[in-house]
Amino acid sequence: MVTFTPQRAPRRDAAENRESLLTAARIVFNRDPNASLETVAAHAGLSRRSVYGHFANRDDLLLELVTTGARRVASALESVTHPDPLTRLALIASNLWREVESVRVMAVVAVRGPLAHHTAETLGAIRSTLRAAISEGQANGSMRADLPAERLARLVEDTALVVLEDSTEHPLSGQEGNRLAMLMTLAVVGLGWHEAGTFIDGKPELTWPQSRPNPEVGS
Amino acid sequence: MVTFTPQRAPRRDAAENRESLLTAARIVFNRDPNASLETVAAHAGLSRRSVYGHFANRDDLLLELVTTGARRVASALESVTHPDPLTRLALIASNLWREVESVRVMAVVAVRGPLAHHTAETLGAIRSTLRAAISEGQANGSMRADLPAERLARLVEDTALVVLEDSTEHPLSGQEGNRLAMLMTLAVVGLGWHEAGTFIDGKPELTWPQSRPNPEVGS
DNA sequence: AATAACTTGCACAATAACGTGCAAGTTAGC
DNA sequence: GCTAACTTGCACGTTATTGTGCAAGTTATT
Repeated sequence: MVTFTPQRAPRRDAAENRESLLTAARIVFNRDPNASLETVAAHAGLSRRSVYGHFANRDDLLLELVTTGARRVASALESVTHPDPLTRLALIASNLWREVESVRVMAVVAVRGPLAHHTAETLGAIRSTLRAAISEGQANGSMRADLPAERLARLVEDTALVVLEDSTEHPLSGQEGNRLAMLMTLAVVGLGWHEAGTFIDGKPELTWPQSRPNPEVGS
Repeated sequence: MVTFTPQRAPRRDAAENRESLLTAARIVFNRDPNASLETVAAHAGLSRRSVYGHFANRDDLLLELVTTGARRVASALESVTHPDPLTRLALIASNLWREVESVRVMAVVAVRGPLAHHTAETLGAIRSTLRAAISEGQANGSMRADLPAERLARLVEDTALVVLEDSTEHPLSGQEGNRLAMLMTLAVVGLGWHEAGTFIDGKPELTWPQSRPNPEVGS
């Protein structure tokens, strides 16, 4: 923690090291939420001691990880506002796919003590969006009606995580992953695989790359 | 650990306490695989010290938990031998449902060090059965062909776990859980929800209660 | 080149969990 | 009711991890 208002500009490499630590933490804690700071530091090519030069303590590091992740996910989802609930659901899945890392970290860490509250808030927001889309889909007959919306929403949520998890151990290209995320979501929600495939292919919004209102070159 | 060949018959309450510990461990470790023996013992109404009267050490307890679980699951699955791969898959899901606890414990603990090897064996057996059924299903056109069998098998596997997990926090009756397990499996494998529903309802083997060749009274 | 910013290694205290020995208690079985 | 089987509490040593202080080094910036 560099407090006391530096008399000179902070060094650039320090910021890089901070990023290295966050990246390392993301990777390491994803495998084992109880991993030691020693492990994280080593993975970042730094000493355990220097972790405390950037973060007050373990929880502080975790908190930053989850907070920035939450922000990413939140901003990725607030753009989803399609009128058709089925398309909306697919878009949610698709957008989540791009934030895999953030989502995974939050999911893994969500159980732990002090962070649980903090995480629940962001996760809660996603959950509401999802619940709404599902209820609407059940109402208009585009989604399965043999399960209560509550349970279906949870199943969709967990299934999405399954896809994300699986993709880290058995990598997929961006496009493949994006499609798989949508396919699985639609499957859980009641569509047969042919149906789901043609549904996606029929909607330009669900095509890759999508959700880029301003396709700037070089970005 | 009662070694040294007792000169008198071992006491019955000791065996009960041993069971209590195993039950407690199953519940506690399911929530948190890193929970302390103190926690487990307390949950069993015993002292931490007495754990060591029944198990050599923490890993020994874990091992017993996983081993008996594995045996249960294995024996539950070796009876599944239906010719139609889709039905076979549904039967696997159905049978697993009855062994939720065992499956969950294995899944949760599977990651840990010394047990990983041991668990992998049993889990591997299930995995083969599953893989075979899926390849066969893809070949005869009853299952989705837009994903490689490998990945589909993993997705089916993980989705089954999702159902089991969800059912512990939001309970289901035996019949409901059984049906949901099958429905989700069929969904992942490519069936639409109507299709899956009528498929199950059309097969007497998939009806509840099923897989009880000798429905003895009182068992 | 000067110097503040940063990293490192080491020592240290604190905590939590494991596993064990032992003495003193309870309790089931004979 | 005797006695062995079992449980318990406590003390102890061990290990892993966290968080801190400080002195000595390195390095980016000016």
